[in-house]
Amino acid sequence: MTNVTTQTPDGEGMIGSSLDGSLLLRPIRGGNAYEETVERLLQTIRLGLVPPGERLAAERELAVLLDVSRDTVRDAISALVDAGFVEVRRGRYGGAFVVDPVPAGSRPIARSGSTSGSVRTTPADVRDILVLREVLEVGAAAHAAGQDLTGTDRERLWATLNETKRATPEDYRRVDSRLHLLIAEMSGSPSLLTQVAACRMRINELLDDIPLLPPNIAHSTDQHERIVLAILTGDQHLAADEMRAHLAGSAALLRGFLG
Amino acid sequence: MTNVTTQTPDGEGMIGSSLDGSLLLRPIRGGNAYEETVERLLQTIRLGLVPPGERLAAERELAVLLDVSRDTVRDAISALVDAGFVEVRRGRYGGAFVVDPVPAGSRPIARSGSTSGSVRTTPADVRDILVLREVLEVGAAAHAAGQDLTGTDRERLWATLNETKRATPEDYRRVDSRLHLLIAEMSGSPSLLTQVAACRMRINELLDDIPLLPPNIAHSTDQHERIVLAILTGDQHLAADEMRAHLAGSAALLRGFLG
DNA sequence: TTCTAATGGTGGGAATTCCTACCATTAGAT
DNA sequence: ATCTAATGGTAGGAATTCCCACCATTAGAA
Repeated sequence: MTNVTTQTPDGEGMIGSSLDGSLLLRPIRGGNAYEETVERLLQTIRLGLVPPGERLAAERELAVLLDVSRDTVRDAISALVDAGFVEVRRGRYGGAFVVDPVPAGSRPIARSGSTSGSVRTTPADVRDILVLREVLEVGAAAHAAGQDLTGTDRERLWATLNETKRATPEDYRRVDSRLHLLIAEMSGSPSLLTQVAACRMRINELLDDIPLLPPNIAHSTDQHERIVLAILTGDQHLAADEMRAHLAGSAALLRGFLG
Repeated sequence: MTNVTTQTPDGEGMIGSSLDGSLLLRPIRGGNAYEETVERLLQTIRLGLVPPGERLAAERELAVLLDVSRDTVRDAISALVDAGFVEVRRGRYGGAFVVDPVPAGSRPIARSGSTSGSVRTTPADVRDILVLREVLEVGAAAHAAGQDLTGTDRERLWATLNETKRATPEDYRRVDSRLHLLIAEMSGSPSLLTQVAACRMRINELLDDIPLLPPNIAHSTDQHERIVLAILTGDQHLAADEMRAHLAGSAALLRGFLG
Protein backbone atom coordinates (compact mmCIF):
# COMPACT_ATOMS: atom_id res chain seq x y z
CA MET A 1 0.00 0.00 0.00
CA THR A 2 0.86 3.63 -0.34
CA ASN A 3 2.87 2.87 -3.42
CA VAL A 4 3.94 6.22 -4.66
CA THR A 5 4.78 5.65 -8.28
CA THR A 6 2.01 3.25 -9.19
CA GLN A 7 2.12 3.67 -12.91
CA THR A 8 5.29 3.85 -14.93
CA PRO A 9 4.26 5.11 -18.37
CA ASP A 10 7.72 5.39 -19.79
CA GLY A 11 9.98 5.44 -16.76
CA GLU A 12 13.57 5.24 -17.79
CA GLY A 13 14.83 2.31 -15.84
CA MET A 14 11.92 0.66 -14.06
CA ILE A 15 14.30 -0.29 -11.28
CA GLY A 16 11.48 0.77 -9.15
CA SER A 17 10.84 -1.65 -6.41
CA SER A 18 11.85 0.41 -3.44
CA LEU A 19 14.15 3.02 -4.87
CA ASP A 20 11.12 5.05 -5.82
CA GLY A 21 10.09 8.29 -4.23
CA SER A 22 8.89 6.67 -1.06
CA LEU A 23 12.46 6.40 0.21
CA LEU A 24 12.81 10.05 1.03
CA LEU A 25 9.14 10.62 1.59
CA ARG A 26 9.18 9.85 5.24
CA PRO A 27 8.01 12.06 8.10
CA ILE A 28 9.72 15.42 8.07
CA ARG A 29 9.75 15.77 11.80
CA GLY A 30 9.60 13.25 14.61
CA GLY A 31 6.74 15.08 16.25
CA ASN A 32 5.89 18.61 17.23
CA ALA A 33 8.50 21.01 18.55
CA TYR A 34 7.44 20.35 22.11
CA GLU A 35 7.90 16.59 21.88
CA GLU A 36 11.25 16.87 20.19
CA THR A 37 12.44 19.35 22.77
CA VAL A 38 11.46 17.03 25.60
CA GLU A 39 13.29 14.22 23.85
CA ARG A 40 16.47 16.21 23.43
CA LEU A 41 16.53 17.44 27.00
CA LEU A 42 15.87 13.91 28.22
CA GLN A 43 18.79 12.68 26.14
CA THR A 44 21.18 15.14 27.71
CA ILE A 45 20.09 13.87 31.11
CA ARG A 46 19.88 10.15 30.47
CA LEU A 47 23.10 10.03 28.48
CA GLY A 48 24.78 11.65 31.44
CA LEU A 49 25.76 14.83 29.59
CA VAL A 50 24.28 16.85 32.41
CA PRO A 51 25.04 14.88 35.58
CA PRO A 52 22.69 14.63 38.56
CA GLY A 53 22.73 17.83 40.58
CA GLU A 54 23.88 19.89 37.61
CA ARG A 55 21.88 22.61 35.98
CA LEU A 56 20.46 22.69 32.49
CA ALA A 57 21.15 25.79 30.46
CA ALA A 58 18.89 28.77 31.03
CA GLU A 59 15.56 28.75 29.21
CA ARG A 60 16.51 31.62 26.95
CA GLU A 61 19.77 29.90 26.10
CA LEU A 62 18.11 26.58 25.37
CA ALA A 63 15.65 28.38 23.12
CA VAL A 64 18.54 29.73 21.07
CA LEU A 65 20.47 26.46 21.01
CA LEU A 66 17.49 24.33 20.03
CA ASP A 67 16.14 27.03 17.71
CA VAL A 68 12.77 26.89 19.40
CA SER A 69 10.72 29.51 21.18
CA ARG A 70 11.21 29.93 24.88
CA ASP A 71 7.57 28.98 25.39
CA THR A 72 8.23 25.57 23.93
CA VAL A 73 11.31 25.14 26.07
CA ARG A 74 9.28 26.00 29.13
CA ASP A 75 6.60 23.48 28.22
CA ALA A 76 9.26 20.81 27.81
CA ILE A 77 10.95 21.60 31.11
CA SER A 78 7.56 21.57 32.76
CA ALA A 79 7.05 18.05 31.45
CA LEU A 80 10.44 17.01 32.80
CA VAL A 81 9.46 18.41 36.18
CA ASP A 82 6.22 16.45 36.14
CA ALA A 83 8.13 13.32 35.21
CA GLY A 84 10.52 13.91 38.09
CA PHE A 85 13.71 14.41 36.12
CA VAL A 86 14.45 18.00 37.07
CA GLU A 87 13.63 20.55 39.74
CA VAL A 88 13.30 24.23 38.98
CA ARG A 89 14.67 27.00 41.18
CA ARG A 90 13.95 30.66 40.53
CA GLY A 91 16.11 33.73 40.79
CA ARG A 92 19.67 34.36 39.78
CA TYR A 93 21.74 31.17 39.53
CA GLY A 94 18.43 29.36 39.44
CA GLY A 95 17.37 27.02 36.69
CA ALA A 96 16.35 23.46 36.04
CA PHE A 97 18.49 21.06 38.08
CA VAL A 98 18.77 17.37 37.34
CA VAL A 99 17.55 15.38 40.34
CA ASP A 100 19.89 12.94 42.03
CA PRO A 101 19.55 10.09 41.41
CA VAL A 102 18.12 10.22 37.92
CA PRO A 103 14.82 8.32 37.76
CA ALA A 104 15.15 4.96 35.99
CA GLY A 105 13.60 3.94 32.66
CA SER A 106 10.03 4.18 31.48
CA ARG A 107 9.06 7.41 29.88
CA PRO A 108 5.31 8.03 29.99
CA ILE A 109 5.83 11.68 29.18
CA ALA A 110 3.06 12.97 26.98
CA ARG A 111 0.57 15.74 26.50
CA SER A 112 -3.14 15.78 25.87
CA GLY A 113 -3.73 14.57 22.31
CA SER A 114 -0.58 12.56 21.97
CA THR A 115 -1.11 10.10 19.13
CA SER A 116 2.17 8.31 19.79
CA GLY A 117 0.83 4.86 20.54
CA SER A 118 4.14 3.33 21.62
CA VAL A 119 4.88 1.23 18.51
CA ARG A 120 6.12 -2.26 19.28
CA THR A 121 9.67 -3.01 18.24
CA THR A 122 9.89 -5.92 15.84
CA PRO A 123 12.98 -8.12 15.36
CA ALA A 124 13.48 -6.29 12.07
CA ASP A 125 13.62 -3.02 13.95
CA VAL A 126 16.25 -4.44 16.28
CA ARG A 127 18.42 -5.61 13.39
CA ASP A 128 17.95 -2.25 11.69
CA ILE A 129 19.12 -0.16 14.59
CA LEU A 130 21.98 -2.53 15.39
CA VAL A 131 23.36 -2.23 11.87
CA LEU A 132 23.13 1.53 12.05
CA ARG A 133 24.85 1.57 15.41
CA GLU A 134 27.72 -0.56 14.20
CA VAL A 135 28.26 1.61 11.17
CA LEU A 136 28.18 4.82 13.17
CA GLU A 137 30.23 3.79 16.18
CA VAL A 138 32.83 1.73 14.34
CA GLY A 139 33.26 4.61 11.94
CA ALA A 140 33.52 7.06 14.81
CA ALA A 141 36.19 4.98 16.53
CA ALA A 142 38.21 4.68 13.34
CA HIS A 143 38.06 8.41 12.69
CA ALA A 144 38.91 9.19 16.29
CA ALA A 145 42.01 7.04 15.94
CA GLY A 146 42.86 8.94 12.78
CA GLN A 147 42.70 12.32 14.48
CA ASP A 148 45.67 14.17 15.83
CA LEU A 149 44.33 14.35 19.36
CA THR A 150 45.43 17.06 21.73
CA GLY A 151 46.83 16.30 25.14
CA THR A 152 43.62 17.47 26.71
CA ASP A 153 41.55 15.17 24.54
CA ARG A 154 43.76 12.23 25.46
CA GLU A 155 43.37 13.01 29.13
CA ARG A 156 39.61 13.25 28.78
CA LEU A 157 39.50 9.89 27.05
CA TRP A 158 41.58 8.27 29.74
CA ALA A 159 39.68 9.90 32.58
CA THR A 160 36.34 8.81 31.19
CA LEU A 161 37.67 5.30 30.70
CA ASN A 162 38.63 5.23 34.35
CA GLU A 163 35.16 6.41 35.30
CA THR A 164 33.70 3.38 33.60
CA LYS A 165 36.06 1.16 35.57
CA ARG A 166 34.87 2.37 38.95
CA ALA A 167 31.24 2.95 38.01
CA THR A 168 28.58 1.24 40.08
CA PRO A 169 26.14 -0.99 38.20
CA GLU A 170 23.43 1.64 38.44
CA ASP A 171 25.73 4.31 37.03
CA TYR A 172 27.14 2.08 34.34
CA ARG A 173 24.71 2.84 31.55
CA ARG A 174 25.27 6.57 31.90
CA VAL A 175 29.05 6.43 32.15
CA ASP A 176 29.23 3.95 29.30
CA SER A 177 27.24 6.34 27.12
CA ARG A 178 29.56 9.19 28.03
CA LEU A 179 32.58 7.21 26.87
CA HIS A 180 30.98 6.24 23.59
CA LEU A 181 29.84 9.79 22.96
CA LEU A 182 33.28 11.10 23.81
CA ILE A 183 34.77 8.77 21.22
CA ALA A 184 32.23 10.03 18.71
CA GLU A 185 33.19 13.57 19.59
CA MET A 186 36.84 12.75 18.93
CA SER A 187 35.92 11.86 15.37
CA GLY A 188 35.80 15.58 14.71
CA SER A 189 32.36 15.53 13.15
CA PRO A 190 29.56 17.12 15.17
CA SER A 191 27.00 15.62 12.81
CA LEU A 192 28.38 12.16 13.42
CA LEU A 193 28.25 12.78 17.14
CA THR A 194 24.61 13.78 16.90
CA GLN A 195 23.80 10.62 14.97
CA VAL A 196 25.61 8.44 17.48
CA ALA A 197 23.74 10.08 20.33
CA ALA A 198 20.37 9.63 18.67
CA CYS A 199 21.22 6.02 17.91
CA ARG A 200 22.36 5.27 21.44
CA MET A 201 19.15 6.74 22.73
CA ARG A 202 17.16 4.20 20.73
CA ILE A 203 19.47 1.41 21.83
CA ASN A 204 19.18 2.45 25.45
CA GLU A 205 15.41 2.20 25.22
CA LEU A 206 15.82 -1.40 24.14
CA LEU A 207 18.42 -2.14 26.80
CA ASP A 208 16.01 -0.91 29.45
CA ASP A 209 14.03 -4.08 28.87
CA ILE A 210 16.83 -6.57 29.52
CA PRO A 211 19.00 -7.25 32.58
CA LEU A 212 22.58 -6.02 32.89
CA LEU A 213 24.82 -8.61 34.44
CA PRO A 214 28.10 -7.91 36.29
CA PRO A 215 30.07 -10.31 34.07
CA ASN A 216 28.92 -8.28 31.09
CA ILE A 217 30.17 -5.14 32.77
CA ALA A 218 33.61 -6.57 33.46
CA HIS A 219 34.01 -7.79 29.92
CA SER A 220 32.70 -4.53 28.55
CA THR A 221 35.14 -2.45 30.59
CA ASP A 222 37.98 -4.60 29.33
CA GLN A 223 36.94 -3.93 25.76
CA HIS A 224 36.61 -0.22 26.47
CA GLU A 225 40.23 -0.13 27.50
CA ARG A 226 41.36 -1.82 24.31
CA ILE A 227 39.30 0.59 22.22
CA VAL A 228 40.71 3.65 23.96
CA LEU A 229 44.26 2.33 23.66
CA ALA A 230 43.81 1.74 19.95
CA ILE A 231 42.51 5.28 19.53
CA LEU A 232 45.34 6.78 21.58
CA THR A 233 47.94 4.90 19.55
CA GLY A 234 46.28 5.98 16.32
CA ASP A 235 45.61 2.48 15.07
CA GLN A 236 42.48 2.99 12.97
CA HIS A 237 42.02 -0.62 11.98
CA LEU A 238 42.44 -1.89 15.51
CA ALA A 239 40.12 0.76 16.90
CA ALA A 240 37.46 -0.27 14.40
CA ASP A 241 37.92 -3.95 15.11
CA GLU A 242 37.82 -3.52 18.88
CA MET A 243 34.74 -1.36 18.68
CA ARG A 244 33.09 -3.88 16.40
CA ALA A 245 33.83 -6.67 18.85
CA HIS A 246 32.57 -4.56 21.73
CA LEU A 247 29.28 -3.79 20.03
CA ALA A 248 28.82 -7.40 19.00
CA GLY A 249 28.36 -8.28 22.66
CA SER A 250 25.33 -6.15 23.39
CA ALA A 251 24.05 -6.82 19.89
CA ALA A 252 23.94 -10.55 20.61
CA LEU A 253 22.26 -9.80 23.91
CA LEU A 254 19.59 -7.68 22.26
CA ARG A 255 19.01 -10.15 19.48
CA GLY A 256 18.63 -12.88 22.07
CA PHE A 257 15.98 -11.05 24.03
CA LEU A 258 14.16 -9.13 21.30
CA GLY A 259 15.29 -10.50 17.93
CA MET B 1 30.58 31.62 24.83
CA THR B 2 27.33 29.81 25.39
CA ASN B 3 29.01 27.58 27.89
CA VAL B 4 26.19 25.58 29.33
CA THR B 5 27.57 24.22 32.55
CA THR B 6 29.40 27.25 33.83
CA GLN B 7 29.72 26.26 37.42
CA THR B 8 30.49 22.81 38.68
CA PRO B 9 29.50 22.81 42.35
CA ASP B 10 30.27 19.20 42.98
CA GLY B 11 30.08 17.66 39.54
CA GLU B 12 31.36 14.13 39.59
CA GLY B 13 34.12 14.30 37.05
CA MET B 14 34.55 17.85 35.80
CA ILE B 15 35.19 16.38 32.39
CA GLY B 16 33.17 19.26 31.24
CA SER B 17 34.74 21.06 28.36
CA SER B 18 32.58 19.95 25.47
CA LEU B 19 30.88 16.79 26.59
CA ASP B 20 28.49 19.02 28.42
CA GLY B 21 24.91 19.49 27.44
CA SER B 22 25.67 21.67 24.45
CA LEU B 23 26.51 18.62 22.39
CA LEU B 24 22.96 17.55 21.87
CA LEU B 25 21.56 21.02 22.19
CA ARG B 26 21.58 21.82 18.53
CA PRO B 27 18.67 23.11 16.43
CA ILE B 28 15.73 20.72 16.56
CA ARG B 29 14.55 21.34 13.06
CA GLY B 30 16.25 22.60 9.90
CA GLY B 31 13.59 25.21 9.27
CA ASN B 32 9.83 25.47 9.16
CA ALA B 33 7.69 22.65 7.80
CA TYR B 34 7.23 24.39 4.50
CA GLU B 35 10.94 24.76 3.85
CA GLU B 36 11.70 21.19 4.80
CA THR B 37 8.91 19.91 2.61
CA VAL B 38 10.21 21.85 -0.38
CA GLU B 39 13.66 20.46 0.30
CA ARG B 40 12.47 16.86 0.49
CA LEU B 41 10.41 17.06 -2.67
CA LEU B 42 13.27 18.77 -4.46
CA GLN B 43 15.62 16.01 -3.43
CA THR B 44 13.35 13.23 -4.63
CA ILE B 45 13.46 14.98 -7.97
CA ARG B 46 17.13 15.84 -8.04
CA LEU B 47 18.24 12.47 -6.72
CA GLY B 48 16.32 10.95 -9.59
CA LEU B 49 13.90 9.05 -7.38
CA VAL B 50 11.05 10.51 -9.40
CA PRO B 51 12.32 10.70 -12.99
CA PRO B 52 11.42 13.50 -15.44
CA GLY B 53 7.91 13.09 -16.78
CA GLU B 54 6.83 11.07 -13.76
CA ARG B 55 4.25 12.16 -11.28
CA LEU B 56 4.75 12.98 -7.63
CA ALA B 57 2.41 11.31 -5.19
CA ALA B 58 -0.95 12.96 -4.67
CA GLU B 59 -1.09 15.86 -2.26
CA ARG B 60 -3.09 13.96 0.31
CA GLU B 61 -0.67 11.06 0.08
CA LEU B 62 2.40 13.27 0.42
CA ALA B 63 0.81 14.87 3.46
CA VAL B 64 0.55 11.46 5.11
CA LEU B 65 4.02 10.30 4.06
CA LEU B 66 5.75 13.49 5.16
CA ASP B 67 3.54 13.83 8.22
CA VAL B 68 2.65 17.37 7.30
CA SER B 69 -0.66 19.04 6.57
CA ARG B 70 -1.89 19.08 3.02
CA ASP B 71 -1.77 22.88 3.10
CA THR B 72 1.96 22.77 3.66
CA VAL B 73 2.40 20.23 0.87
CA ARG B 74 0.44 22.49 -1.44
CA ASP B 75 2.59 25.48 -0.53
CA ALA B 76 5.69 23.45 -1.23
CA ILE B 77 4.44 22.17 -4.59
CA SER B 78 3.46 25.69 -5.47
CA ALA B 79 7.03 26.76 -4.83
CA LEU B 80 8.31 23.94 -7.05
CA VAL B 81 5.97 25.10 -9.80
CA ASP B 82 7.27 28.66 -9.50
CA ALA B 83 10.81 27.35 -9.64
CA GLY B 84 9.98 25.37 -12.76
CA PHE B 85 10.56 21.87 -11.42
CA VAL B 86 7.05 20.50 -11.75
CA GLU B 87 3.82 21.18 -13.62
CA VAL B 88 0.44 20.58 -12.05
CA ARG B 89 -2.50 19.01 -13.87
CA ARG B 90 -5.97 18.83 -12.35
CA GLY B 91 -8.60 16.12 -12.41
CA ARG B 92 -8.30 12.39 -12.05
CA TYR B 93 -4.85 11.04 -12.90
CA GLY B 94 -3.65 14.59 -12.51
CA GLY B 95 -0.95 15.67 -10.10
CA ALA B 96 2.46 17.34 -10.02
CA PHE B 97 4.61 16.11 -12.90
CA VAL B 98 8.37 16.53 -12.98
CA VAL B 99 9.32 18.60 -16.03
CA ASP B 100 11.69 17.12 -18.59
CA PRO B 101 14.49 17.99 -18.49
CA VAL B 102 14.93 18.83 -14.83
CA PRO B 103 16.17 22.41 -14.42
CA ALA B 104 19.81 22.62 -13.39
CA GLY B 105 21.24 23.85 -10.07
CA SER B 106 20.65 27.12 -8.24
CA ARG B 107 17.84 27.08 -5.73
CA PRO B 108 16.53 30.56 -4.95
CA ILE B 109 13.27 29.09 -3.64
CA ALA B 110 11.94 31.11 -0.76
CA ARG B 111 8.85 32.71 0.66
CA SER B 112 7.94 36.15 1.88
CA GLY B 113 9.37 36.58 5.36
CA SER B 114 12.00 33.94 4.98
CA THR B 115 14.53 34.58 7.69
CA SER B 116 16.78 31.83 6.36
CA GLY B 117 19.65 34.05 5.33
CA SER B 118 21.33 31.20 3.46
CA VAL B 119 23.81 30.26 6.17
CA ARG B 120 27.30 30.17 4.77
CA THR B 121 28.99 26.80 4.83
CA THR B 122 32.28 27.04 6.61
CA PRO B 123 35.25 24.76 5.98
CA ALA B 124 34.42 23.12 9.29
CA ASP B 125 30.94 22.31 8.00
CA VAL B 126 32.45 20.73 4.91
CA ARG B 127 34.80 18.57 6.94
CA ASP B 128 31.95 17.62 9.26
CA ILE B 129 29.64 16.36 6.56
CA LEU B 130 32.45 14.62 4.69
CA VAL B 131 33.39 12.59 7.75
CA LEU B 132 29.78 11.63 8.30
CA ARG B 133 29.41 10.61 4.68
CA GLU B 134 32.48 8.42 4.76
CA VAL B 135 31.33 6.66 7.89
CA LEU B 136 27.84 6.07 6.57
CA GLU B 137 28.63 5.05 3.02
CA VAL B 138 31.71 2.96 3.77
CA GLY B 139 29.71 1.21 6.46
CA ALA B 140 26.81 0.71 4.09
CA ALA B 141 29.07 -0.80 1.43
CA ALA B 142 30.67 -3.15 3.93
CA HIS B 143 27.33 -4.34 5.23
CA ALA B 144 25.95 -4.70 1.71
CA ALA B 145 28.90 -6.97 0.92
CA GLY B 146 28.12 -8.94 4.05
CA GLN B 147 24.53 -9.56 3.05
CA ASP B 148 23.31 -12.67 1.33
CA LEU B 149 21.91 -10.82 -1.67
CA THR B 150 19.11 -12.28 -3.74
CA GLY B 151 19.39 -12.69 -7.47
CA THR B 152 17.05 -9.78 -7.97
CA ASP B 153 19.15 -7.54 -5.78
CA ARG B 154 22.27 -8.49 -7.71
CA GLU B 155 20.56 -7.69 -10.97
CA ARG B 156 19.38 -4.34 -9.68
CA LEU B 157 22.91 -3.49 -8.58
CA TRP B 158 24.37 -4.43 -11.92
CA ALA B 159 21.65 -2.67 -13.90
CA THR B 160 22.10 0.54 -11.95
CA LEU B 161 25.86 0.31 -12.38
CA ASN B 162 25.35 0.10 -16.14
CA GLU B 163 23.09 3.12 -16.00
CA THR B 164 25.94 5.14 -14.53
CA LYS B 165 28.18 3.97 -17.35
CA ARG B 166 25.98 5.31 -20.10
CA ALA B 167 24.70 8.36 -18.25
CA THR B 168 25.15 11.74 -19.87
CA PRO B 169 27.00 14.37 -17.87
CA GLU B 170 23.76 16.16 -17.05
CA ASP B 171 22.20 12.92 -15.82
CA TYR B 172 25.25 11.81 -13.93
CA ARG B 173 24.48 13.33 -10.54
CA ARG B 174 21.06 11.71 -10.48
CA VAL B 175 22.17 8.25 -11.58
CA ASP B 176 25.17 8.36 -9.28
CA SER B 177 22.91 9.09 -6.34
CA ARG B 178 20.65 6.20 -7.27
CA LEU B 179 23.55 3.78 -7.20
CA HIS B 180 24.78 4.97 -3.85
CA LEU B 181 21.30 4.83 -2.36
CA LEU B 182 20.82 1.34 -3.77
CA ILE B 183 24.02 0.22 -2.06
CA ALA B 184 22.75 1.69 1.17
CA GLU B 185 19.49 -0.15 0.69
CA MET B 186 21.42 -3.42 0.26
CA SER B 187 22.87 -2.92 3.74
CA GLY B 188 19.55 -4.16 5.05
CA SER B 189 19.04 -1.25 7.43
CA PRO B 190 16.29 1.21 6.48
CA SER B 191 17.58 3.63 9.09
CA LEU B 192 21.02 3.57 7.53
CA LEU B 193 19.49 4.16 4.12
CA THR B 194 17.65 7.18 5.44
CA GLN B 195 20.82 8.58 6.93
CA VAL B 196 22.74 8.08 3.70
CA ALA B 197 19.99 9.81 1.75
CA ALA B 198 19.91 12.75 4.13
CA CYS B 199 23.68 13.00 3.99
CA ARG B 200 23.78 12.89 0.21
CA MET B 201 21.23 15.67 0.09
CA ARG B 202 23.59 17.90 2.01
CA ILE B 203 26.54 16.84 -0.11
CA ASN B 204 24.64 17.48 -3.32
CA GLU B 205 23.91 21.01 -2.19
CA LEU B 206 27.63 21.59 -1.88
CA LEU B 207 28.40 19.88 -5.19
CA ASP B 208 26.00 22.25 -6.94
CA ASP B 209 28.54 25.00 -6.43
CA ILE B 210 31.46 23.31 -8.15
CA PRO B 211 31.97 22.06 -11.71
CA LEU B 212 31.77 18.40 -12.69
CA LEU B 213 34.48 17.42 -15.12
CA PRO B 214 34.31 14.50 -17.59
CA PRO B 215 37.60 13.00 -16.33
CA ASN B 216 36.05 12.85 -12.88
CA ILE B 217 33.08 10.99 -14.30
CA ALA B 218 35.21 8.39 -16.04
CA HIS B 219 37.28 7.76 -12.94
CA SER B 220 34.19 7.66 -10.80
CA THR B 221 32.44 5.12 -12.98
CA ASP B 222 35.51 2.93 -12.84
CA GLN B 223 35.40 3.03 -9.06
CA HIS B 224 31.71 2.28 -9.04
CA GLU B 225 32.37 -0.94 -10.89
CA ARG B 226 35.00 -2.02 -8.39
CA ILE B 227 32.67 -1.25 -5.49
CA VAL B 228 29.81 -3.22 -6.98
CA LEU B 229 32.08 -6.16 -7.79
CA ALA B 230 33.38 -6.23 -4.23
CA ILE B 231 29.83 -6.22 -2.92
CA LEU B 232 28.70 -8.95 -5.29
CA THR B 233 31.65 -11.14 -4.32
CA GLY B 234 30.94 -10.54 -0.65
CA ASP B 235 34.34 -9.03 0.11
CA GLN B 236 33.52 -6.65 2.97
CA HIS B 237 36.99 -5.24 3.41
CA LEU B 238 37.44 -4.60 -0.29
CA ALA B 239 34.01 -3.03 -0.59
CA ALA B 240 34.84 -0.68 2.27
CA ASP B 241 38.23 0.21 0.84
CA GLU B 242 36.89 0.84 -2.65
CA MET B 243 34.07 2.97 -1.34
CA ARG B 244 36.53 4.91 0.79
CA ALA B 245 38.75 5.55 -2.19
CA HIS B 246 35.76 6.57 -4.28
CA LEU B 247 34.52 9.08 -1.73
CA ALA B 248 38.00 10.48 -1.25
CA GLY B 249 37.84 11.86 -4.78
CA SER B 250 34.84 14.12 -4.38
CA ALA B 251 35.94 14.89 -0.84
CA ALA B 252 39.19 16.33 -2.14
CA LEU B 253 37.24 18.26 -4.75
CA LEU B 254 34.93 19.76 -2.14
CA ARG B 255 37.75 20.58 0.22
CA GLY B 256 39.56 22.27 -2.63
CA PHE B 257 36.66 24.53 -3.54
CA LEU B 258 35.01 25.10 -0.18
CA GLY B 259 37.39 23.93 2.51
C1' DT C 1 -23.91 10.17 -22.59
C1' DT C 2 -23.73 9.65 -17.80
C1' DC C 3 -21.55 8.26 -13.81
C1' DT C 4 -17.63 7.36 -10.84
C1' DA C 5 -13.60 8.13 -8.52
C1' DA C 6 -9.35 10.39 -7.95
C1' DT C 7 -7.31 14.61 -7.93
C1' DG C 8 -6.29 19.63 -7.32
C1' DG C 9 -8.53 24.15 -5.34
C1' DT C 10 -10.72 26.95 -1.49
C1' DG C 11 -12.23 28.52 2.91
C1' DG C 12 -12.98 28.77 7.94
C1' DG C 13 -11.63 27.81 12.38
C1' DA C 14 -8.62 25.51 15.85
C1' DA C 15 -4.19 24.38 17.68
C1' DT C 16 0.58 25.13 17.94
C1' DT C 17 4.40 27.92 17.89
C1' DC C 18 6.64 32.18 17.90
C1' DC C 19 7.65 36.92 19.27
C1' DT C 20 8.06 40.67 22.43
C1' DA C 21 7.63 42.65 26.18
C1' DC C 22 7.27 42.95 31.19
C1' DC C 23 6.94 41.11 36.13
C1' DA C 24 8.87 38.34 40.27
C1' DT C 25 12.54 36.20 42.58
C1' DT C 26 17.01 35.49 44.18
C1' DA C 27 22.37 35.27 45.09
C1' DG C 28 25.95 37.97 45.12
C1' DA C 29 28.23 42.60 44.84
C1' DT C 30 28.53 47.26 46.69
C1' DA D 1 20.65 47.76 53.42
C1' DT D 2 20.70 48.50 48.68
C1' DC D 3 21.71 47.56 44.06
C1' DT D 4 22.66 44.55 40.15
C1' DA D 5 22.14 41.04 37.02
C1' DA D 6 20.60 36.62 35.78
C1' DT D 7 16.92 33.78 35.98
C1' DG D 8 12.10 31.79 35.97
C1' DG D 9 6.97 33.37 35.37
C1' DT D 10 3.22 35.64 32.76
C1' DA D 11 0.53 37.81 29.11
C1' DG D 12 -1.10 39.40 24.60
C1' DG D 13 -0.88 39.22 19.76
C1' DA D 14 0.97 37.52 15.35
C1' DA D 15 2.40 33.92 12.31
C1' DT D 16 2.46 29.27 11.04
C1' DT D 17 0.53 24.99 10.70
C1' DC D 18 -3.09 21.85 11.03
C1' DC D 19 -7.71 19.92 10.39
C1' DC D 20 -11.97 19.33 8.10
C1' DA D 21 -15.37 19.97 4.95
C1' DC D 22 -16.64 21.04 0.51
C1' DC D 23 -16.13 22.60 -4.52
C1' DA D 24 -14.13 22.06 -9.44
C1' DT D 25 -12.00 19.37 -12.85
C1' DT D 26 -10.95 15.44 -15.42
C1' DA D 27 -10.07 10.52 -17.48
C1' DG D 28 -11.96 6.47 -17.74
C1' DA D 29 -15.83 3.11 -16.92
C1' DA D 30 -20.58 1.79 -17.54
